[in-house]
Amino acid sequence: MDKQPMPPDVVVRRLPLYARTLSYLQQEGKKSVSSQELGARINVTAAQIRKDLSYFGQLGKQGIGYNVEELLHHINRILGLSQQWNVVLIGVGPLGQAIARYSGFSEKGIHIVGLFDVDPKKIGTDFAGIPIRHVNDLPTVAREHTVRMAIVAVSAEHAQEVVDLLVKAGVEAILNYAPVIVQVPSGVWVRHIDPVSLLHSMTYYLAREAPVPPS
Amino acid sequence: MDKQPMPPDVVVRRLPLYARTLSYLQQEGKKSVSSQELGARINVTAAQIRKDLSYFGQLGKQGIGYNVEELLHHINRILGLSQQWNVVLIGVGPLGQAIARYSGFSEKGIHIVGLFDVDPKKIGTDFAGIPIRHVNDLPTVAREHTVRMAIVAVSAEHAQEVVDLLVKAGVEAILNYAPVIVQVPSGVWVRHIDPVSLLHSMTYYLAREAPVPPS
DNA sequence: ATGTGTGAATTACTTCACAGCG
DNA sequence: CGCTGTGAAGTAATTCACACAT
Repeated sequence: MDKQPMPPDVVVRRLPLYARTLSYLQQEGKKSVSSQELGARINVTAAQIRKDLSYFGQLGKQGIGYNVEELLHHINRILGLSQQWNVVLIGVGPLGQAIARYSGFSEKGIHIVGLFDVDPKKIGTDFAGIPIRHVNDLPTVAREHTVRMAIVAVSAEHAQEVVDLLVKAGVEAILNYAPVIVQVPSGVWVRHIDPVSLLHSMTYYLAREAPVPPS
Repeated sequence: MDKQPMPPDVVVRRLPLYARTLSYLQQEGKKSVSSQELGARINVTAAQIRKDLSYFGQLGKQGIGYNVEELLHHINRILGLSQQWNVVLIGVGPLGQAIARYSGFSEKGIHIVGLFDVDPKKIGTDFAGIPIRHVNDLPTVAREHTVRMAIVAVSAEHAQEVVDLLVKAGVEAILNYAPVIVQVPSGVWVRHIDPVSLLHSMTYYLAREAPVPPS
């Protein structure tokens, strides 16, 4: 059955994980997978996978499982990854540089079209084949390349102002590496990457020899 | 009331965020905060903050709010951040280098005591003042420095084997940057950092002009 | 007044369990 | 049979709403 209700965000957040795992399975030459098998790879129950996928239609075959290639393509289509997404990256410090060089983005529908900074020594040069411009040029570049997403890799102090500029330039989705929760108007999505918090949440358990963790 | 039940993991994962925000408030000279005010900074409801904190005791004062410095120290103590945690970082590529240089870890109880790689050109040299060793030396270093946590910044292909080595060396908590879900025996914690998946989960919404996002 | 702490109510998410298709 | 798709049941997380302390 086609599902009317919007899938909850938890489900949407799991889709990329399914997609990636399917692409690994494909590389391994697997033709089909059961929810069971797929789940085992990523520590998710079979029922959860079936429920999740059922939001988007009847993607599997009873008695057989899911066709790896088909399902992969289907999920990619659902995620909007049949098209390329142009993104800009703000902040070309060590972290920004590592991100700019990382091939994992470009492989999968994400195309970094511009790097931005405020350091005069950097502006005008190229990094990883991408020109570094001044943040003031954001609006122009965003317009020219129809940029709807951005990656923020500036310090905590500058993150909010950078985000404000991005929003003004029409950016609707932001991946923020800075250790602050940034505020955005409704209609704009933000996701945070926060390694320090993740580590700190683990020290909690180490500090008290807590019992068996979940997945 | 002191709470018997273990706080759920969701709550533990929010604590570092509260702590960080409190430390910003402290830098701004704030002496006390209400759950309202704290919540507004990080897009969490006031009720949620009060509930979360109540797992750990009665930390606030009715009619007043929370004392910033006190609460900050209290949360840090809860998280086990009154002590230093020695961690090792595996993988000294561009990402590993960015992580090694990042001061945000060391500022907050996390001390990187060793870098590991397999590239003979790197082994024996220093990076950011930390010696780079061969992964085979992991057990020794882990023992000498009582290392219980690790950061994995190797490729997807090598992540699982590196994790296996870490587990064998006695590491109990792992922050994994590689785009695979790694398997660990029970008793070991893993948290994943996955920027590509986060971006892909946002393209979902951009691709269909979905209505107002949540926080 | 102001703002916490917390049971109760609500909402969200996950798992169960089974009908039904290949 | 094997394995999906899915209502129903069960858990978990969040929010409400109010007694009570300052």
